Amino acid sequence: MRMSHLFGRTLREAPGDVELPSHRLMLRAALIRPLGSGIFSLLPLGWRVVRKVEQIIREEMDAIGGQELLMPVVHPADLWRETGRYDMVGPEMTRFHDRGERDMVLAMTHEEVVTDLARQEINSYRQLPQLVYHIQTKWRDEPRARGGLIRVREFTMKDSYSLDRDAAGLDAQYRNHWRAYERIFRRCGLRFVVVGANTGMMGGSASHEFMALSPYGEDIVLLCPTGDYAANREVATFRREVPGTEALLPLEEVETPATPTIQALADFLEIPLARTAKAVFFTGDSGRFVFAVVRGDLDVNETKLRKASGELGLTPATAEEIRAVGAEPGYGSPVGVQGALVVVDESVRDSPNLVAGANRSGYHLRNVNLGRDFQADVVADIASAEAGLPCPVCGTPLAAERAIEVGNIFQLGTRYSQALGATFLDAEGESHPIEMGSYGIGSGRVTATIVEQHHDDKGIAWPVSVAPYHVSLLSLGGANETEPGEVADRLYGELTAAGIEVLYDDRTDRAGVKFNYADLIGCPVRVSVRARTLARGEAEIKGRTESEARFVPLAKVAATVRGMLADSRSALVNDPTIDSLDRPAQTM
RNA sequence: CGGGGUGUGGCGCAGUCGGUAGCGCGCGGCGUUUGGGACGCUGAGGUCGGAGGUUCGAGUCCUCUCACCCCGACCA
Repeated sequence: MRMSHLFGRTLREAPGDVELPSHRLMLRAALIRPLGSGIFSLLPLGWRVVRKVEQIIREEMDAIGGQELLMPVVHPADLWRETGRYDMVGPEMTRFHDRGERDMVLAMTHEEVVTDLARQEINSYRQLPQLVYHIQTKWRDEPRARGGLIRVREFTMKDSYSLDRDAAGLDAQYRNHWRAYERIFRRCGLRFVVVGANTGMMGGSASHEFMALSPYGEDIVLLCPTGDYAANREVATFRREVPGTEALLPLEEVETPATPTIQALADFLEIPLARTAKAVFFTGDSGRFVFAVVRGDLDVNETKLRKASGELGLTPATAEEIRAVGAEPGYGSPVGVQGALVVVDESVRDSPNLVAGANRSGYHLRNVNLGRDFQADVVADIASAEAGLPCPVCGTPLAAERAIEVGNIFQLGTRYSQALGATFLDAEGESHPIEMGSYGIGSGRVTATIVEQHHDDKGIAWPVSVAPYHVSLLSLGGANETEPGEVADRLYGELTAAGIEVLYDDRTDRAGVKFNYADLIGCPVRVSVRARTLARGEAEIKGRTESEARFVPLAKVAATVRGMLADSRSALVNDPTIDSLDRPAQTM
């Protein structure tokens, strides 16, 4: 590609209001352009990268037996009503109707459609297992798009769906995807970990996320430094101390002026946070008041609380709502509350004689004990795992890292096949629902994440596997020097003929300008042609991440470039710093 | 949905007390230059996000509104 003809201008300066490195660099390097919030066009350079990412995905999906197909982006609402998700999913799903007033939706995902296909196409156990996938547009009207391609509303996702006779078959396909995803992300040059995850609205049992570590990640993962535990903070657990055995002391009210926070209370009474109970109040989507209690040194994890309370959504309660159940903001405790669902963390059950609120401003109760002084509707793990808490497996203090979710895998089980009647007959002639799994990778997010992990202050440094072009070819020299241009033209033809993808900067700019744009766009290899080295019959070759250039005879340029590309390609798949293959699976 | 911020030429920005809209980069032309974002001359390009209002007069003041960015909530 000659840069003089490239569609899309590279920018010296990015728009002032973008924050993420990948967002800024992808705008500057003419990879993407915004159309609206969370809606982007991919310019030719960006589209080349995304297509390469998608090709890697295709190859690895095909390698585990995947068959590519294509499902529609517009679905009849009735199909979503059959699984109950039409009413479950909120405004992130866009609903509309066609000219015949039929309710329609824009696809956020394709479990419904693939299960509908399965019930039509699959009748017999002889047709199973199956694995189908497509790479297609999704629309999710996110409450807040952010960070360029990291979180968008319209995006392209590879989603695959496994269909099996039984749980063992599903398990095998799940493991296959795990391995395939590891290979995909390695080939894309991503550093990542696999963590146990929340199944959320997908339903089903097991779920894992592939998390690329990045300071700009939206998620937080908890990792044990020994490598024996990794989980999304939404579901992460930690080792609990053994329950205390001290005798229960009598309940006693104590005046504690101006202690509306746990810290103020602990300071006032000169006790550790762990000797207090913290009450947190929510109103559930069902309208029920949810009264959560954790020990004072811990925090409530809303995802866990949603699960424990059975509420789909939780909103912090207002002061009026809190008083309506008999509690007092800042001095609340479950002792004596009415009309609330009381959810108690295991830490409170296992810690006797805690200090809790008296539900009266300025007063607390000493020696509050579950069972004697108040009852729990649910006792569960609702505490948030944080850095420093002990690993649930080995007790080593956990570390917390920010990460970007680049892929996820779900064991759906029969949630969709039962709802839609996708069944098959076994060898005995008995009918069973198909065991299903679903597996997703966002190709645009992967691309942006690669930029997050592969850039420096000058620009992007693409891994060779996904670079828009392998080589930046620069012809340097004045208008009165015709030789560099002629030699570069010839090299362009030679390299291209050798199967090397060349982005040829044939413009008339000065050397500095071309160097800077080459660094910004980030092709793995740079080849420069200029009069002075031409006099020796040489061209200059430099890797994007190398500090020193080398000079090679013109006749050996293609071979040298080819060698450099092959080296970086094998380094990608064999990079020992990318370890996840040996990290044991963490189920929830 | 809550909080904060920004909307002025393609990009980055300035515009004071309300008085005929500017700078840098980029873009076109001519010339000189040519290894880390050159220089001179010359030109094109803006109903100042939109609507309404105040005023003799609004980029500037007031009201409403839209869009985008950031934080939070939310999220597969």
